[in-house]
Amino acid sequence: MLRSYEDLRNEGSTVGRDSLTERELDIMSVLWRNESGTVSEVREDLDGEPGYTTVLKILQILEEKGAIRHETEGRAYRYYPLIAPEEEGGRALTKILDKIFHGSAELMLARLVSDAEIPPDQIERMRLLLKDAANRAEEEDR
Amino acid sequence: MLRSYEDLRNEGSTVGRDSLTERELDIMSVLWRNESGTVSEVREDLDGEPGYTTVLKILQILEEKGAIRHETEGRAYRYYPLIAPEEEGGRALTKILDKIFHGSAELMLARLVSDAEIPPDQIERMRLLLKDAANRAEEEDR
DNA sequence: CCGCATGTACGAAAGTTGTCGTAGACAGGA
DNA sequence: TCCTGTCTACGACAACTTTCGTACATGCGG
Repeated sequence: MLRSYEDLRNEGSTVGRDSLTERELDIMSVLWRNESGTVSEVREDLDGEPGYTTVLKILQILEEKGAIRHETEGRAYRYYPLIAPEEEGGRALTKILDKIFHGSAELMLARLVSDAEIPPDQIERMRLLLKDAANRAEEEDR
Repeated sequence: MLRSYEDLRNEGSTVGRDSLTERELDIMSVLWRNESGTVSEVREDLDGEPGYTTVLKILQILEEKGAIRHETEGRAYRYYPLIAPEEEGGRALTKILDKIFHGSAELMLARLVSDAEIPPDQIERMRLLLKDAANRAEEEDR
């Protein structure tokens, strides 16, 4: 049985448990990349440069959701991420794994490799990563 | 510069290019898993069993978007996916790769391995997959 | 032939998301 | 002091998503 939209959205309510909307993700992305940002800074990094108040509003929503916090800097606010990209990424990845690839991490990786152009050195490190994971599993088996 | 919500949504307009909403994805997931389905069949597989007409409506929307098609079966319609899960998965994965992991497939895989519990045999095949990818890259280099 | 079960079609209502206009605070310069 | 530029707060609006009520078609058993 699949877990519905509502279920996914409402499970628990700790910091960052609310899933992010598309636009919120755009903005988190900027904050993650730059570590922090004021409204203007974030706005400059967004494609299409939406209205100033638009960006502000979404930052306020993100803060209310517990995804970011702010400190006063001069007359403005500087916003900082409270959730790590890996955390949100994990959620997004398991969702895709479940709903689209029906649990096959293998198929998922295959698609990733064929779609994204991953540089060879990165591929190499990914192999090591899997090797470690395999070893660890073996150890536990013993 | 990030690509905005609108950009992601509007690039091109071929079959299946419109991105899927959450609920639409739930339903595609069922169709992918079962190969096809009537309204009732799909409905049974959805958590919370939403109203019959709700499911029908979204199937109609999906059809209009070009993601599925239907054939008449008795008095009812049987719906078939027109886009493959890998296709939609590729889109979703590159989005996450860009916006959350800022292009690091390595970090992304690390998170996947730590979050999803992937069985050892699958890990093994994933290693082979990366090995092949590495070899292919090397060949092309020659 | 009538009524019921089982379908689809259509449209409206409720909720969510993304956008911005406008108001008000406040610092700094003329 | 008063204006201007920069900031946050708030509320409203439009578009989109999700849900379902109602209407209508049709096959089937009595």
